[in-house]
Amino acid sequence: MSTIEDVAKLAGLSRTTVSRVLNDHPYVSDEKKKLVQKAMEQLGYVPNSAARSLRNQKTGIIAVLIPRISDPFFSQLIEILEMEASSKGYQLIICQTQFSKQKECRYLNLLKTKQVDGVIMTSVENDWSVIDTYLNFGPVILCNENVDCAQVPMVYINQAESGYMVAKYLLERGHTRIAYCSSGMSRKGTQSRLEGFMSALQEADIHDYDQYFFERVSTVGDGQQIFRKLENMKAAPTALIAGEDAVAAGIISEAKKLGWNIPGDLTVVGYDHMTMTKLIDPMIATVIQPVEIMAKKSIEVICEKIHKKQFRVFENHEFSSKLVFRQSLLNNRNLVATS
Amino acid sequence: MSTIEDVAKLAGLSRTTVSRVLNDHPYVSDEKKKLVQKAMEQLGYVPNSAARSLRNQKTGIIAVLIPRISDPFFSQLIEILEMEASSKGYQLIICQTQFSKQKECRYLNLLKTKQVDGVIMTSVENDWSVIDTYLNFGPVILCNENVDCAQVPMVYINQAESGYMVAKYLLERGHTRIAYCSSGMSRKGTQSRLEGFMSALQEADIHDYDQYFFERVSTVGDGQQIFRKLENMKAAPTALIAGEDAVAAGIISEAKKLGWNIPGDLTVVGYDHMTMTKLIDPMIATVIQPVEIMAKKSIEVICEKIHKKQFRVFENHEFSSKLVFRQSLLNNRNLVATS
DNA sequence: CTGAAAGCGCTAACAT
DNA sequence: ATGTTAGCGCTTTCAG
Repeated sequence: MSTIEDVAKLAGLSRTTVSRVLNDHPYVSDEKKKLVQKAMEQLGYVPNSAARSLRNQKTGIIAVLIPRISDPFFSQLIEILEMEASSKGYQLIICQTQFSKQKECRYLNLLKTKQVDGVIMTSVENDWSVIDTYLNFGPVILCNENVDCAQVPMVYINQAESGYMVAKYLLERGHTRIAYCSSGMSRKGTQSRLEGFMSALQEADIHDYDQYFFERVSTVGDGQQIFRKLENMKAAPTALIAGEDAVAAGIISEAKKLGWNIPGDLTVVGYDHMTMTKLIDPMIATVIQPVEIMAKKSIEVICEKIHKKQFRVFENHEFSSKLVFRQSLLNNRNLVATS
Repeated sequence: MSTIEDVAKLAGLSRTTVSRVLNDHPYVSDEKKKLVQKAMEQLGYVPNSAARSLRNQKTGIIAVLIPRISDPFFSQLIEILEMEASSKGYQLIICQTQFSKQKECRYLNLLKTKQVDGVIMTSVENDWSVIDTYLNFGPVILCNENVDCAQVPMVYINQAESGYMVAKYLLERGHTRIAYCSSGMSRKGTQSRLEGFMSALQEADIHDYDQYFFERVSTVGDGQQIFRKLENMKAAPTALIAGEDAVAAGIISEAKKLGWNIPGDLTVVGYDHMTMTKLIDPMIATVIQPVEIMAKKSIEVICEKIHKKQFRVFENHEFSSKLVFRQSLLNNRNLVATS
């Protein structure tokens, strides 16, 4: 491994000049510049990033905290995050918290040890008061998450709006018994979505929907189980909103197995626009989350905060989701399909 | 940010002693040790990792090169890789090559700049001669990939065996017209799998299967298109092997749409054991890849190579996959279902 | 058992 | 326009 010193010697110049060439500083004559470049090439010189990090007090690395990467929603998010970061010259360190407070802290420590320049949290396990202490060491932003008291930038989807929208749509089609499956992750978004949903019901003067509300439902298997419960109800719901497409898929597969007609007997809407929604018969109506936009905004914001060294600014970047009409949402009483 | 110097001062000792405590060296009296620890706590001291990296010539970071992280097979792989790495105190930098030679090189450069201690490649875009030059700078291993001439450790699945096994199984059930969809990624595994498949056919004295062979088929949409072709053949195949579950899903969805009975009219086997295989009616028979084992072995091997500073050892770590019987594989002539 | 000092590779004042 | 020098924070000889 050759160092900047070696290059300087070979070029017959000082380390400073080499460094200047390396960093595109002005005030280097073209002549010397050429000399340096030739020497670098000859030696196959590459700057050592640990030395640079130490000297510049920055690493060019961002940590992304995520519950589990194999969750399709998150892996989609990471894909864009990585591409964006890469295009700005940043690397991404992946940190799976697995819903553990402890692991979350261990990863936040990367900020203290200066192994990363900033942190993007896509979930929050600890109380904010705990996380707040890390803000003294570098910028943290929330992506796809939203904590009321947090003094940091937050990039998220307006879930209240989306819950309201879907509910409204179903109500307008005449549904009054609408089941709702929530993933039950302790996230602000999950809660807001439910609130939006409920406020639409209240506007329609529908109360007492407790029996149609299910919590901690997030897998295909969960969906299947829920359907068993629905089926046995005296007044089964005519529509159902699933917090994740996997749940919708589970509901539908079980419903079909038991001879129900989807959407005739039960209208189903999922969330997240995963590939599977197009594979299942009937194709699942789903709510598209603006993942790409959110990811791009997140990288933009974290980079800005790193640059400006602002660690405690409150900022809201809110985006909207969109309902995709598909077979599972249509019934005799309504519409035409799209996409 | 306090440094080791601050701690030393506060404890009334030298930097050396503090460093010794930090690194669990022997020959530090318990008394001084306590002193140091108290000082560290008092200051909220955390060692700076850039300084450590520079001094120790290692970063504790491993780069994982991957085509696209949102591919479910890869996101599953990364999930385990990250957990394993984390348990050994390593961080993972994610690098999406997006099938680009250029990006692959850019990421391999992390090795030269010493930003990472080692690289795990889950795909290889450049000629090996190109990649070989990076071996002077640190260890590289292949995971889920296998390049003949490469002088590095390779952790992979014996695809020849798996292709042979599936073909054999179908042949034994009386199928003679077996279609084969290959993803067409230029990977050794893809090729070996096909070779395994073909050798089984040859043993059964079946030749001239060109018409049943399809390349560059890897998405749901591709699968749907392929089915259209099959349907129009004078002698349509009675069985089909899809290189990825998504393709199998596409085939099946299209087949059902056109009134075919699966597996009655066409037996379908996918690859990778993705969630979707259980959601589709009929459930898709698929080949389970030992992803977890492969991931664990990969981390184990890369850590060993980092430790021993061996950059050019050839090693084979081969694992086997397993066929999961499901509805899409059974027909009148055969068996009982499992899981 | 403890400390002084050198140096990992780089950049940025500060001269010249 | 170029070079000299100090120092980022840490670990490790080497000396005591």
